[in-house]
Amino acid sequence: MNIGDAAKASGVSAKMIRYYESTGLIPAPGRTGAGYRVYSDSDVQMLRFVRRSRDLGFPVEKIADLLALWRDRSRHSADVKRLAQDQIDGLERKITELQAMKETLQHLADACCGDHRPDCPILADLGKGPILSKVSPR
Amino acid sequence: MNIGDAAKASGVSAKMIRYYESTGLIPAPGRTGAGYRVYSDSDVQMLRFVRRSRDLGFPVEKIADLLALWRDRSRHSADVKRLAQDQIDGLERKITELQAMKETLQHLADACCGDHRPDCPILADLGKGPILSKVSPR
DNA sequence: GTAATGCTTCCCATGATGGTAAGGTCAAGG
DNA sequence: CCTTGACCTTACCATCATGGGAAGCATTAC
Repeated sequence: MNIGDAAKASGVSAKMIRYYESTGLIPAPGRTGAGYRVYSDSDVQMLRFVRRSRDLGFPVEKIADLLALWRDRSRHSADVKRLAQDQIDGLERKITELQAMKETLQHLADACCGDHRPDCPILADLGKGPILSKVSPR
Repeated sequence: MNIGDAAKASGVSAKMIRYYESTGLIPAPGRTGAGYRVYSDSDVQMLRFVRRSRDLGFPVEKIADLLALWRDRSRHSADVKRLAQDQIDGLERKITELQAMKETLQHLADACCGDHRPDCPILADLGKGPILSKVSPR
């Protein structure tokens, strides 16, 4: 099957398939005499694996580790679980960070009457801060 | 004050100050005879504004809008509030997305015993798909 | 007067993705 | 047999915000 079909079947764009190949995430497939990449069903399966991993937010670098474990029949599930837990922790950190941003902004927005007048606690907050007359005077 | 001092005082790196200038987000400051950029206290205040906005997750493009409103004494606070609300909505969308990833992954991790054995529902899920239907399901 | 910072510009890299352009290949239909 | 259109190839360029580094001046400290 050609790259276009593999893309449709896996949900990974042809562009990204070539990119993953170029970075070594996935092995280079066979080629036809004319140079067309040829993919097998198991190649497509691997691409789906990559796609699902991306959907769960794994960076490509980690997916290389996941793929290695996937192919290793003597893997320890503990290793997989650790990768997953690291990812969960990373997601949690990001969520907490975004939540803090959102709450700060929500507070400011709640305090802004939002009418035709120029007075705005949002801008007041963003613009506040010591107008440092001297940090390191020259 | 030179760019290094402005960077320290505002929390924006010298590198980023030059970048913001090059993209037109902030105006080009005056220069000394030797070509050094010279910043005033109000320039630093503006940089702090940018920094705070970035900390709240605003993309630089939106910060240009915020800065314009900040400088416009006849602004309508409703316009500021709308920008803030858009940002809140965007953050909320991202949070929801990350939360969904995290929950899916947590579910899979919970089902993984995480020991020395190779059997792993995480990999099983990532690798599943129509192609695998030929393989004997566990 | 010399050494150590600090400033300048310019280029490169990131991560994952999309876009485009120039050219080769293949299959279907007249 | 030839055209047409869909598909493939490689090779760049762009994103978004940020950091790193080099080469060359300027300023400051001692």
